[in-house]
Amino acid sequence: MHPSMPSETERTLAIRHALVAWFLREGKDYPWRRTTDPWAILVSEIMLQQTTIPTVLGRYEAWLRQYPTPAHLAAASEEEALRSWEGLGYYRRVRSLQATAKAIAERHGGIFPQSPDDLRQLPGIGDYTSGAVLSFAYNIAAPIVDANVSRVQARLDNDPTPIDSTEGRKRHWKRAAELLDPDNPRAYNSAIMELGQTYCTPTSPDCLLCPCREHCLAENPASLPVKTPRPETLEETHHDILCLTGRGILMELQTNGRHLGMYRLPRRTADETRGMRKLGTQKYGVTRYKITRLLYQAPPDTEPRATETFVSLDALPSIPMASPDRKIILKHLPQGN
DNA sequence: GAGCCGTGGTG
DNA sequence: TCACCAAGGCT
Repeated sequence: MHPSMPSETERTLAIRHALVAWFLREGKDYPWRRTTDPWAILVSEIMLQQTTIPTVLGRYEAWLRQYPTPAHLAAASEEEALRSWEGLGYYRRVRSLQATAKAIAERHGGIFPQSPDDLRQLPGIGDYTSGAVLSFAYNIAAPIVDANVSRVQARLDNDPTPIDSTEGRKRHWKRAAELLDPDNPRAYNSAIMELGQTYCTPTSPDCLLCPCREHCLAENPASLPVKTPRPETLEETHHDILCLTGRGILMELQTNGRHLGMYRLPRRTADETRGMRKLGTQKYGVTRYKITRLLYQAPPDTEPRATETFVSLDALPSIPMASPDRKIILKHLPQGN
């Protein structure tokens, strides 16, 4: 081998060292980095799934005060748990988290699992979250791959394999395991993710300041990672009613699938809202849907349908519903109750 | 294995 | 304004 050309092993060690040294010097201070309590770590990881750090920072500590141990969440009603998650989205996360809390309380005797197999058995904990809990809580040498890790690795190695393909996932988990610092998995995993949030960002990487710039093979960093295109967004229009009476506000309690146990404004066909006064328009996005909601004032003598019920204004703050519903209701309630 | 799930910030 | 993106997991 040419003496000036580092071997692949040397390069791997150099990247590892550069990341850890940088992180120990400049790593940010987050609440979940001040604890090794596996429950506190798990909660942060579930909240951070597909959710930005600022959003989680605004909710994490208060939520943890409400549910400081798995037993606390296990003892809560599902309605209360859903309500506590409102605004964070992906509500299946909190259902799974509560199921996990119950499993820990009941099957593990309240002792937090410490093996990959036990963790992966728990609902809502996949390969990423399992590795995160093992490394951040216990400092166990478990690799993690998230959007940051795959982006950073794709650039470091100038790897054009689509990161969301089967082949790409396989490569990135293998690479993450190679790069992981066995002597300090906690710092290493934190480091590579933080690099992805600070310098090695999706659209405009700041390569001049990057601690790995000497080791990076990316020819055109901003063009990586390659990923398969997103599905096309679809537009929908909903016709919902606001029916406010002395008995409260009419709400539909959803009885199916993902939204089971959550409330929403009653929905009608365009035809059924004909003649009602239009109160306003709301636009919001839900995953791949772009929704336009037209809100109508329904007469007080509106007959509740099977899954519809009047909710008193006193009870309104404690029932779970999606953010857009909460917002538009508050906007149209007398003096924003 | 592709499609699905919520929301808020950002360029 | 709007498309894109985020510490993924489940079916």
